[in-house]
Amino acid sequence: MARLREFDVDEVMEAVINAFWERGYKATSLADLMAATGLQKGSIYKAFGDKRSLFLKALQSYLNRFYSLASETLSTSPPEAAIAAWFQCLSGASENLNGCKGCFAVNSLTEMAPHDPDVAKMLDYLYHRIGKLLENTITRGQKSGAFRTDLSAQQLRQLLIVVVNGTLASNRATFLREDVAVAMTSLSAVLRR
Amino acid sequence: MARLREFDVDEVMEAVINAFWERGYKATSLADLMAATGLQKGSIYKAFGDKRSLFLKALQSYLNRFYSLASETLSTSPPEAAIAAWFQCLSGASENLNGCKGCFAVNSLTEMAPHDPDVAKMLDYLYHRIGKLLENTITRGQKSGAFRTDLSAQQLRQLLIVVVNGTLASNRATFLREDVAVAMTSLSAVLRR
DNA sequence: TCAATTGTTGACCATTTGGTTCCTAACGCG
DNA sequence: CGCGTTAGGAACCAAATGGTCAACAATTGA
Repeated sequence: MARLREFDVDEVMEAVINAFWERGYKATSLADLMAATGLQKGSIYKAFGDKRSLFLKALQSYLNRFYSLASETLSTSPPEAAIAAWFQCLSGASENLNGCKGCFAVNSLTEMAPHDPDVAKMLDYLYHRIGKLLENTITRGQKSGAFRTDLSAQQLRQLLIVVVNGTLASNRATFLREDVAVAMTSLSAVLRR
Repeated sequence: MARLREFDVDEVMEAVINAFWERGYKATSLADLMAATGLQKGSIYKAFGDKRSLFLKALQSYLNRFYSLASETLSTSPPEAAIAAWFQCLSGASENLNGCKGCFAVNSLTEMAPHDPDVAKMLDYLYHRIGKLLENTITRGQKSGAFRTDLSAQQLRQLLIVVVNGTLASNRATFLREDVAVAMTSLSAVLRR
């Protein structure tokens, strides 16, 4: 019973995610957001609230997708292939080769988590859930005899979480691309029994 | 033959490093820098140039120290202990437990490297040199029979570089502290022959 | 003691920042 | 067709930003 939106919320959110993803929160100005979305300040504010709210919504949206991808990939069989496939995704082996965006989650972790409790809480929750997925997959691999058992599933999970962050952080630099690629191929040898 | 500085350059540089380290480049304002150093804008400009120059100098100073620590630690014997000791440093096991500063280098990597060629170049050079130290230590360990040889020293180096970045990035979040600590203890098992 | 030189200070500046407001335009229901 | 309601847009705003400058203070050599 009133005027309707002229833009697609999902498309705009996509553009917002990309903007924050590339430059981070502080370095992305309202002007950048306007350019990225094609919207006017007023429209952005009416639809999403202030810059911070918009950022939190964008991050949440990204985290949901990130988790979905992990959940899908890690639940495949066999577990060795599942983990390899997921790390391949993380390393940006497929299409992500465009820029040096790294991972929106890890970028936000380093930029915001120490000073923004809301961001920290969102990421804490994500890592918690990702950790569960990982540990399940590792346990599967241990039961099947594919993975080493001298380290517990929990220990391996904690190690892999660190490797995940390393992969994602390293992806921000072109000069680390090759290291990341090689590291991914070595992972299977490290996990193998 | 003129008025002399009222402050100690090294002390001020230390304060500047800490300021940028904690909040990053963009989020650290001139006002923050003034508060951290106790200096006035004018003095900062006269002594170090503009904000960007100051940042680059601070980062360079940090990188030098970072390399020195790595060089010292990694050259000790035996190689297993050297690597373990270095990763203990990285994990902030000793005194770094104060805030969530992570590592100034990795923080800068994720914040600036993709958009700042100068920062990228500095970090590229650092990682190159650190990589050499690491590979030397790994080679030593392989020759002594302590480290696995199914992966080459180069491959292990590339894997460890990713782990280094993961450790340092994870250190920015309190909720990953335990994961990092455990991952560090698992590393020796992963490297062992 | 004085002059040359350089550090210190705080006022000053233009620009950019995030954010608001107000007016107009579009929509759908009665 | 109004009319209430909501979207869009541009002007507007206060605050913070990085940066400059001129006046003053301190030091040393002549």
